[in-house]
Amino acid sequence: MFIALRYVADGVVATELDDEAKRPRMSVVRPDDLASWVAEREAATPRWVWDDTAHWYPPLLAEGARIERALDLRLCRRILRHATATARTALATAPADEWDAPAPVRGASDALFELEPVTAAPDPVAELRNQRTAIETAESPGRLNLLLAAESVGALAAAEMRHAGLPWDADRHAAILTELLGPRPLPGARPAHMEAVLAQIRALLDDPELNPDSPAELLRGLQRAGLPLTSTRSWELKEIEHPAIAPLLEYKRLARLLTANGWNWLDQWVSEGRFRPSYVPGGVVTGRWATDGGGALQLPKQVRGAVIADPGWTFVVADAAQLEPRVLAAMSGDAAMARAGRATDLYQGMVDAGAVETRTQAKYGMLGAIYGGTTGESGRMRPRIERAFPVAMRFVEDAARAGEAGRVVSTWLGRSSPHRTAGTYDEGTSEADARRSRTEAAAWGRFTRNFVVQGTAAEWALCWIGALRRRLWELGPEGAGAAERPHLVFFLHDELIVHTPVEFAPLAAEAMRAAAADAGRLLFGGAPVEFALSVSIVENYADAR
DNA sequence: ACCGTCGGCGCC
DNA sequence: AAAGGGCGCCGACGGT
Repeated sequence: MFIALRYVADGVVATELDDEAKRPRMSVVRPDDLASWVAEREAATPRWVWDDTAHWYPPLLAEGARIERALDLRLCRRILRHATATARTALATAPADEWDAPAPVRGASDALFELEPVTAAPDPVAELRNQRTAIETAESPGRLNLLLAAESVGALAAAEMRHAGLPWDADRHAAILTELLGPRPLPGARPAHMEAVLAQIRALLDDPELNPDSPAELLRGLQRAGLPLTSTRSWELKEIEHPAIAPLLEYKRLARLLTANGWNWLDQWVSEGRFRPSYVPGGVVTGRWATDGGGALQLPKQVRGAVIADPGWTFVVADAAQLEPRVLAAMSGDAAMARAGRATDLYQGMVDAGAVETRTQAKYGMLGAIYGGTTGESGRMRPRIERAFPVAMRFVEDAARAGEAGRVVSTWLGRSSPHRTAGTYDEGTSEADARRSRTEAAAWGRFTRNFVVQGTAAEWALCWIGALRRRLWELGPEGAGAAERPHLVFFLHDELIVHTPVEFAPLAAEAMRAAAADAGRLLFGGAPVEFALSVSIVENYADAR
């Protein structure tokens, strides 16, 4: 059963539909009654259908209405519009309409429903039917349906995680800052430890006015001191022997902490003991999530010590070990690679299989194969990786060749890559332009090579989240509200954090592993690939792993 | 004062 | 011959 929600002038129209999206039964619900109405209908676990989870779900959560299944029509539309599998359908070939536009900004998302739209909201029932028609005529409707369900459940989880918040000890964070940077300075001033390091740098470079915050000026200052540099990137600095380099690298480290996760960040993003980032499901072309403020997906290790569980609670932190190589093994059907992954550590498994000598070689070689790297260690390992895992390597090579030729590639479940925008250079004009044209094609090939793996890994992660949130909900305690149950609080591409009452931690850890196995089965059926997790139960995120 | 781009670096 | 994928965010900078 589906229930589609849509705003009208004086309420919400809820349309119940059967599994074929037929036999509509409409009712009008007052916005104030919506949460209790949804909670009551949720007993039948319908699939709620709406235009934008980030708009509909937070107010429901605020009222204590948790739902199990949804379809986010806007997210689904974006996938179906670009998917090769639905390219010839009416949905994909029609001119752009309001469903293709970004979701309108509609007031503070955590506020209760405000009466809506000046213009009528688009009809979700019509869009649902259009989408279903497109999927039915696609080559592999099962996979697309799974993708749309996974994308939508991700949006539910994103809203739930923002609602719950990541426990964050602001005092502990401030203490970390004070220890590394010195006391909080006045606005615009440098913290004491940065000033001290800067004084050293200026003295060692004999440049008393040097402003290291300006890359251009810093580069000139370093060159004036005779250092052979073309940029001020830290990896380039590390290649050079000079007494000013060590303090300069330290300055950059501190400056980064200050600007990205310093006191201003703390003021802006942490309140009442919670960090509430705003996730953007599907925000990355590959299907990974993005964030929209708060930088949750770049949370540096330096400040993870501030992530402390509530009293009587703890964290279960799980990280999918070598997710992308495992996904590649499964989607390419490379049995040798799957065997290497049977060891908990896939890279160690590669060593044990005799493909390479050391774990480091395995890691760099594998990542190079997925990213298209050819230099350094990954380039040196390439022939061995190709010999050991020819099936997997042919798979990513095919994706690269497709991209170079301007073709679209797709993930396992059918999310397709964007079309390559016309090359800047015309290979017919000159030798130099021809070379630049080949460089551009090669760069796009690296993108498509990575797209199929990163995108499929993102699909696995969505399935993992979906399976986990269902399993966690079933853990109980019976009849408890969402705030008393084990629940997801953080997601980082291949890592999840559950905040749980201490007594549920072992069960939550087991649910993590079971959900990872669910995700593998959902995507790849009986493929002999194991998705190993490293799981730790810790009160402080910094202690994970 | 505001806006878009760039250099640099954090995460995966 | 050479070739590392995806992001977000900050301050600086150069333009209007």
